[in-house]
Formats: sequence, structure tokens, C-alpha cells
Amino acid sequence: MESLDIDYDAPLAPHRQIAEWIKRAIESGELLPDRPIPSEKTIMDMTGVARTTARRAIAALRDEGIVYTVMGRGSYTSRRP
Amino acid sequence: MESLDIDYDAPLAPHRQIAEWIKRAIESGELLPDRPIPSEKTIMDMTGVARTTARRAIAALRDEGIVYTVMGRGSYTSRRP
DNA sequence: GGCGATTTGTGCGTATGTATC
DNA sequence: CGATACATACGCACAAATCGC
Repeated sequence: MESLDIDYDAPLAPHRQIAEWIKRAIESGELLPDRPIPSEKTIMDMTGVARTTARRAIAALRDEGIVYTVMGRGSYTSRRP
Repeated sequence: MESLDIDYDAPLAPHRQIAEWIKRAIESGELLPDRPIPSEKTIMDMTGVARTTARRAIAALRDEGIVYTVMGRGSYTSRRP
């Protein structure tokens, strides 16, 4: 996965930009089903956002059913339905 | 609505205690459909929690479809389905 | 339309608890 | 036991929307 430049002037909020970015990586097959997505810390390092923002992005994907989270381990792409 | 004592040692997280408290007020008819629920500030004052916690409580109710939020105005109980 | 008060939205920092490895 | 990762809480600041005067 390549890094992501956050556009703070864009109409789309940063946490949404990150969510879309991860979603694209899943759709392109770069992130495989049942495999980990970047951790909160990794997202922080790759984009420069705060942990809050990284967490919001993951929470959004979780709400959409695109990823699931396992406490103490990380977040993973959902298996294909 | 009477105030709420948060039990920080309870197994239920504070933001969930607040969500359940508001849900009870709705079910008892104390909070009517399409009428405002306590604002984040009011929840902070009534319970002593931080704004983050008040927001999480409202977000949980929003996720459950129990309330809806309008920026700059507040959150309101959803109309009966 | 301006202005202030209120309220929600977003971003950032920090700490503690818990679970996994 | 230590490192990592998520869950929850606390704080603060500023932006944006709404409303009443």
C-alpha cells in the first residue's frame, strides 16, 4: 500500500478520505479477505493524522461491514459474502 | 429528566450507561418523538462526564436509529416507525 | 445582515484498562 | 514479562451550523 496525502481542504473529512483509501485497497485486491488492514499506528505514520482520526476511519469501515476488529489483535477485511 | 450517577466501576461503560438512561426516558414517554434529547453540554453537566463520552452516548443511539442529529441544533428522538 | 450564544463537527494530545502475542 | 493493539476515558481548541435578538 502506498502512502496517502490527506487534503485538509477537501469537502471529504480526513477520516473519510482514509476509509475510502482503504476501501480502494480492498477492492483492488491489494488487501485480501480475512487479512489485516493497516493498524491505527500504521495509519498514523502513513498519513500523519492523529490516532482519533485513524480510529474513526476504521470504525466507519466496521460500521459498513467492510472490516471487523479483534481486540488486542487488529482489524481485518471481512470475508466475501 | 433526573440526573444520572455514573458508576465508573460498573461493567457497562459510562457512555453506555448514558445511552441506556436516555433510552429509558424515551420508552417511558418522558422524551417524546421528534423532540430534542439533552445536548452534549447538558449531558456533561448532568453526569459530569467529558464531552467525548457524551458524544459517544449520542452516537450509539444514532447508530441504533433511536435518535437523529442536526448540526448546530441538537439531537432528536426518531419518529415512531 | 450582523452579533452572540448554543450546539454539533473535527482535530489533537494524554492516560488507563484490557487482551493478545 | 514486555511489546503491541484495541477500548474507554479525560482534556483542549477551533470550525461550522443554527437561532434569537
